[in-house]
Amino acid sequence: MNEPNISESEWAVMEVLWEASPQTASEVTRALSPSTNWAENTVRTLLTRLVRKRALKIGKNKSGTQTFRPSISREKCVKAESDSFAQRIFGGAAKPLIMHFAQNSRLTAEEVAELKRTLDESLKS
Amino acid sequence: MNEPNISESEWAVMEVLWEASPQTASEVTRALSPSTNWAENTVRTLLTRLVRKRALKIGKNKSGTQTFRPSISREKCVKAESDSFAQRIFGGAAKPLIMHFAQNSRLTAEEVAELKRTLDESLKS
DNA sequence: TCGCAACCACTACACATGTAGTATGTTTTT
DNA sequence: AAAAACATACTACATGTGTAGTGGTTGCGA
Repeated sequence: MNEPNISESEWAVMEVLWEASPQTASEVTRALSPSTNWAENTVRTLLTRLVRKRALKIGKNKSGTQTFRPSISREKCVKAESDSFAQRIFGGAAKPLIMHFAQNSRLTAEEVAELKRTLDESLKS
Repeated sequence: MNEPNISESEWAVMEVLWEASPQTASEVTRALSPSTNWAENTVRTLLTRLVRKRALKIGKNKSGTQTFRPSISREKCVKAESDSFAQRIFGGAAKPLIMHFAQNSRLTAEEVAELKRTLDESLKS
């Protein structure tokens, strides 16, 4: 059940499949190509590694071609990566982390208002 | 001037030296040993790699023993790691990132109050 | 039906990381 | 001075990552 470690390149592949799945290797390659320009074999390697890590499952479409779909939710992975980042850099303390991003991003008044509401909400649980 | 890539183990070493520096290899090892229990040679390897990456500078103490001190500030590194994390996982958008941590950490009322102040402050710049 | 494009399984290979061990010189201690 | 303790530079080696290339099948369009 532990979330696997997903590398940066692999994450790009996962994003494509979280967006829409199942997809074939060439579809994933095409979806990535504007940003990455990776050879299809590169994408295939990443897909294979993600299957080995149990982050993806293989299926087949009607023509018998392999398709890939996530076997873990984006939310779980985001949480795992976030926790590990928070731990590594901020010793697990959420407050300094949030302070950092609050101070280093130019947020709009709207965003600040929404974040304040979210913070208030977070207390009621 | 670009911040070097600092791995997880290396980060632990940097933290020790950001805490207090300069320190010798054995001092760093001792400082780490409660949490990591790494052999001194392991720490030396990390120190050497960090020097090669220009994250540390070598000096000598009065007895002629090598000492190490950071050549980049913790702040800069935290910012670099944070930016890269935000980019990788949240596409660079600060709001969803902060929302995530606000919702997934149990913050105290004090902390929420302080964060709200910080958010307000962030608008006035 | 034949060649070409799509598929797929393997293989490749350099650099990064985690985690030491060895060999060797230097300085303290008995 | 011989042994013990440090200090330094090298070397090692498995696993992870980025980024493909090769070679064999095969279905489909001309």
